[in-house]
Amino acid sequence: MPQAIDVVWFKRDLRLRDHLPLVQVQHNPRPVLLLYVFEPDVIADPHYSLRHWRFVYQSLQDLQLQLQDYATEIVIMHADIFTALTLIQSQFTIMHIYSHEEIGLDVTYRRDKALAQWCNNNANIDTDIQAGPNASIRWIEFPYSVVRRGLTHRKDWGRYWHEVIDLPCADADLSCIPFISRALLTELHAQTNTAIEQQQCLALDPQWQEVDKQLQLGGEKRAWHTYYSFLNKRGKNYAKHISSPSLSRHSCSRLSPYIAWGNITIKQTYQKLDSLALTEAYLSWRRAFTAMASRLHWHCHFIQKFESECAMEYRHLNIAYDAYHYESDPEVVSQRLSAWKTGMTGIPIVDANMRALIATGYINFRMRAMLVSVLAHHLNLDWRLGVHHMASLFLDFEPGIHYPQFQMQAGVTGTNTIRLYNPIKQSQERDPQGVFIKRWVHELAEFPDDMVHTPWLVSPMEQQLFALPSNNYPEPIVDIEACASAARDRLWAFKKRPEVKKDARRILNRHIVPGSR
DNA sequence: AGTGCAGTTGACTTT
DNA sequence: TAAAGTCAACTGCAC
Repeated sequence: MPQAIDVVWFKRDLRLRDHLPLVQVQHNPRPVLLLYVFEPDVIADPHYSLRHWRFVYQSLQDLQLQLQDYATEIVIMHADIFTALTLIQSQFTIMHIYSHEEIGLDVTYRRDKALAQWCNNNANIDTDIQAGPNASIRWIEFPYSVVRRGLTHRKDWGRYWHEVIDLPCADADLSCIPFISRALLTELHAQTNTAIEQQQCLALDPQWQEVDKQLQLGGEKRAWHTYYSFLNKRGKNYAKHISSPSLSRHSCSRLSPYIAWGNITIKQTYQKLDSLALTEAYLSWRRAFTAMASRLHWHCHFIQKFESECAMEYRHLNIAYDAYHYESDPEVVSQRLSAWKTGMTGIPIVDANMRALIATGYINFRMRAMLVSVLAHHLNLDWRLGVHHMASLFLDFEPGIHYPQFQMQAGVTGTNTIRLYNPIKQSQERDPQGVFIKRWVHELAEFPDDMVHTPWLVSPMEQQLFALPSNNYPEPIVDIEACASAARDRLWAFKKRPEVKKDARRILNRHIVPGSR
């Protein structure tokens, strides 16, 4: 008779501390199998790219290393979840599956619904006295951070946040978990060999050896290392450098990919900040700490918004914007979109940021907002044409932050003010010496500092005088000022429509925390 | 020393 | 986590 086991299913919670499912299986009556599944449907989703799965792979390596101390390891499969569970069922009898709720994309939401159904249909014939002869697999999910499933309003949400964030972290004593031993997993491994091989390919692909050098590496250990380097040194000028495209790379926490993939939690980072805030050593860090804490707070606010309104993956949060008129000439759309995606718009700060994002998976918040602003406003393209591109580039892609932010910056919520960034002004203010532009737009590397913001204004005389190299850097694909002006008129006029205001009232009632604005 | 004036700063409004 | 415009108060300076 197959041995009865329970499964802890890892998804975007790739850590061993502050992990509710792991606390659940302390002193578990049955052996515990740890599982991660690379799911083809999720991998194929246009929001994701190889860099994400590389990060996951690295995170899993970190967990395997830690689990050596407990003589077990995570079972890693490359299959849809049903195939994976069926394979496990061929050797064991699964009684419970424990996991975190995933505030995710449609692709994982559909998977979750199908899995719930599957669990109900897969009655365990083999007896477990307590569960009874017809027990189905029970799938038990634990809440993600401070986010609440099925919330329809935000009354008391602010208080709830503070209550939950101050609760002790869910740190299991791993030595109290009856992990399945490696020996028992051998047979299972034999059957999943092909999966492992596919894993290896992912890991060893030579193109990624090169790319990895510019991307942050995944793993719980890396997460804490990154946080400590922020707290020990890098974060001193957090508030001051946060908007600079170059300095933010050093002075910001850089925890975002670790938080997104669950190597570290908001609660862990917030509590650490809290415990240090009043200590002698950090007296001069008050501004940095306040700014950081406020961002950790906003994190859950946005994810909660997405949880309560997940249709925003496909449509405007404010339904009235379905009638908004974007550029519709297919030639123009395709030309503009391709220039934006590849960092060839001819606007240096825009191209520098897109190229940096492609190469490193990271740019700071303000520059992300600016890229969306240029896409949606100056280029007048439907935000949905760019939303997958940026998701696939952000190493820290988090659905619950990406969509609310993207729509807000695209100005289609009707509740926020219209943020129409002037890329030239941003360039001059945030990258005054052109350090960032020269780093990423090599065509302008030899230009005098003050000319890199608007290279098209350099006259032939100056070009000759300064012996500037002739190069292939494009002229701006649009007239920036004229497009901004047109966008301003278009956006403000549309926002005044009664149907926009009507849906804006609905959105405010549903998503705004009383007293937060 | 007080006045006129160009230029700056900051609060506030509009888009 | 916007930008531009408006306006009043202020500043520095020449006369």
